[in-house]
Amino acid sequence: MTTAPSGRRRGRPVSEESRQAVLAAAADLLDEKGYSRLTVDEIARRSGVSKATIYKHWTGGYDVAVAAYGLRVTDAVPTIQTGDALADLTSQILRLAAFYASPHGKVIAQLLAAGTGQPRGPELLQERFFAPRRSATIELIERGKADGQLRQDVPTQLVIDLLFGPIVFRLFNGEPPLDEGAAKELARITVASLAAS
Amino acid sequence: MTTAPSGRRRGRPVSEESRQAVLAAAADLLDEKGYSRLTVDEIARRSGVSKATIYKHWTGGYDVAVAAYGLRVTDAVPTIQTGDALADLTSQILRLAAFYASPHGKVIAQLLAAGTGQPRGPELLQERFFAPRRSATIELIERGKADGQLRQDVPTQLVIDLLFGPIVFRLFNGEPPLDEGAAKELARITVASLAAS
Amino acid sequence: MTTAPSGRRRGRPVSEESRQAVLAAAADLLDEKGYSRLTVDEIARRSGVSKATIYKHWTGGYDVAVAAYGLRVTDAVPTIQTGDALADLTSQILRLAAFYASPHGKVIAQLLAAGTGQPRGPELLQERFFAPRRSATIELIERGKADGQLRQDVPTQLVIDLLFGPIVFRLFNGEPPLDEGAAKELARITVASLAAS
Amino acid sequence: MTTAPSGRRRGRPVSEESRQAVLAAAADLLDEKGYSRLTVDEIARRSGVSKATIYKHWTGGYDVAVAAYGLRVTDAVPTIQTGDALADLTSQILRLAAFYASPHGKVIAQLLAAGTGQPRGPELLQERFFAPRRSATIELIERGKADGQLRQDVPTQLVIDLLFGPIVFRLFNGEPPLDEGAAKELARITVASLAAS
DNA sequence: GCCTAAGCGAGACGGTACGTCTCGTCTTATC
DNA sequence: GATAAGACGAGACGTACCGTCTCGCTTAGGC
Repeated sequence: MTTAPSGRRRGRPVSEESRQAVLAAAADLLDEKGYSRLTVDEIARRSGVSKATIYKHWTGGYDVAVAAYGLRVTDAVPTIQTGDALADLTSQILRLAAFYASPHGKVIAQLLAAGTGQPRGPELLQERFFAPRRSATIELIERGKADGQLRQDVPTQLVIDLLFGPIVFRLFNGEPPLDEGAAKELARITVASLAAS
Repeated sequence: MTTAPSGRRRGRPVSEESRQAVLAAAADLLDEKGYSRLTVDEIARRSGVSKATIYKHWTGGYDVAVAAYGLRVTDAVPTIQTGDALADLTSQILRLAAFYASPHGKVIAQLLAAGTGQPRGPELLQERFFAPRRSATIELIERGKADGQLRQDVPTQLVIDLLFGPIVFRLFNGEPPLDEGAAKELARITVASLAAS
Repeated sequence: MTTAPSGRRRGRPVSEESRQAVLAAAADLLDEKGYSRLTVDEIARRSGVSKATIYKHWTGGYDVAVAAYGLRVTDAVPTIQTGDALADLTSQILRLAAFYASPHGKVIAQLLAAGTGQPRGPELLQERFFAPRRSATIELIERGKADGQLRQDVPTQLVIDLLFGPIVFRLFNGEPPLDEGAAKELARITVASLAAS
Repeated sequence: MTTAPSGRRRGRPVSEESRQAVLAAAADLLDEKGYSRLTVDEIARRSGVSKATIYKHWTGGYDVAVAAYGLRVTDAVPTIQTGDALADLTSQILRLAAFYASPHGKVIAQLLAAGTGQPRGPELLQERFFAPRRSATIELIERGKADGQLRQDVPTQLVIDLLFGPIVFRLFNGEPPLDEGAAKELARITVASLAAS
């Protein structure tokens, strides 16, 4: 077919290197001092990328933080499909609980939290945090329903709330994070309550 | 001069009036603009109480905000015991979901969230938001277990996570808050999964 | 009499110390690097006074610079009155020329220059630079006219222009500054042209 | 081979068109907003010439501005020689005063002023603003001396200072610019003070 | 009629100052 | 002795401009 319309724009190309440096610096700083002490000035200083460039790519510090940490979660908790929907969901719950129980969990909590008081916070969280795994999870659930492993009378969004809500809740309610035993117990109960009778 | 006849100490007494004015101003501001745009300067301006006094009574803006809003959730979602544990838990889930879907709920969410990045945040949250209802809820669950209405093989804390986690989850994941129908569906499923077979 | 209306306001008083530190730091920086490389950030850094305080007292860097250097000129070239108007004017011309020929002269030139492109530049210059010496100089001229030493048919402002204009001109026209001999020659001619015949 | 026969080098020739566009845009912007609000970015935007090209031809914004405006003053205040030195000098004073009182005069003042804080500022000013008229003015003065119209005991440079200093002074001291009456009065006095007795 | 070079517009980049904002502390006079 | 008033040091915010640096395109000689 004909030539590609262009592919290449005029002018100096955007530096992928800078983008990566900013995200890496932001993720490191989040791990070191948490979101509430994260500043754009320091991201710029540490990454060697100028503030102007940061503000050209992202709308502000929160945007950078979510982008930086979103990758981390997506990497740490990939969706795996083996064909057995119940087993796959259980596996995902356990891996997510383990990640949230790690020091990273506290940062996640802060990011989820800060989103509620941010102009485009909820959208950003959706896009960067939940969306990457959400569609795979939905597919998993739909397959389970089709297989006859999962009840078909519960809306898919509600299934997600039931499975992952308790894990997120632990980030905020002041109780210690779920240990492995509790996570298994939790997974057992929620998956069972959604399994076809 | 001469000694004060009563237990009155020398000097101007601490003003309970000031304390009330600060809490009222802070609560109003939270309702108007949310936690992220709350400033101590503005609380001082609106309440007519000086910043120095505020910092004498509280450790900072977060402390004031939690103190000011703490009662709201406790008042709005009291624990009711009718004797029927399952019905009481269901009722509480619905009332909590309704509250979190209201404008006040959004403020509470921001306070829960911000707590994760505050020095004494988790303790404050425990004290002001969760503790007041926690013991009553635990009692409710224990009674349900004793009655034979609830399964006895699930730790009480896990029951709490399962019941309330999905509601809190919705505050942060960018999906619209639970409407009444979804809340009922949610309550039906979670309570059923915890009911004795 | 009666009681002073107040004199003292409530609240922490303005820190005269800070004001002095800012002016001293600004004057030093002007001497070191000139006006075009003067920054408010560095004034704040060197003086130990915060930027917010600087912007509370002055409208910006230009304002600070003029205030800081205005004092210097006024101190360096005081108006002296001995009773002999012609001699006093001559003396003032010579002292002003000497000051403008020193390294300070270059800074003065930059400040005069920058004023033309500044919102309230001309007013600031009037107030801080010229006004302190202007009234004394006017008085000198008026006295000279009354004494019969100076021509009475030349408006006082024009006298000022004629006496001081040539000195200021040398700051901008790229020629070397007036040496002492040239300054004396200049003073001789201008004063003579304004002396009563 | 070796030497190119003509001045023509290989490759695309420098665009005279671009050079003109930059100067035109800069002159327009100077008229519209003055030197202090002139930016290289805007010159590039308005002229359609890239910043890289501008920095290839000139050292910076000041250089462009001086180049763009240099001709104006030379055109506006040409040196005229009728043979009567005193009349010619008077005429030149009046025309210069009128020009400095016009809107263009304010821009010139800013450029003169800004030059004191620029790396090659003084040289540029000499070249573009003063040199073109300086030699003609000197010639005028020398002729006046030879004719016996002007005193011979005053160095020529000092004559220039005396004649033009007061006019330039008015640009910077915050007083309103010289109106025609004041300019005539000024010219009368200065020329008289330099005329042979 | 290619080939090679230089000049060009576009525009992203690191750097750095701007003027504003909020925090938590402090120093007064007042009650 | 606790307040209100409010100035202060610290330091982050998001914007603006600077001068430099790639890019892909254009315009010419040289072959």
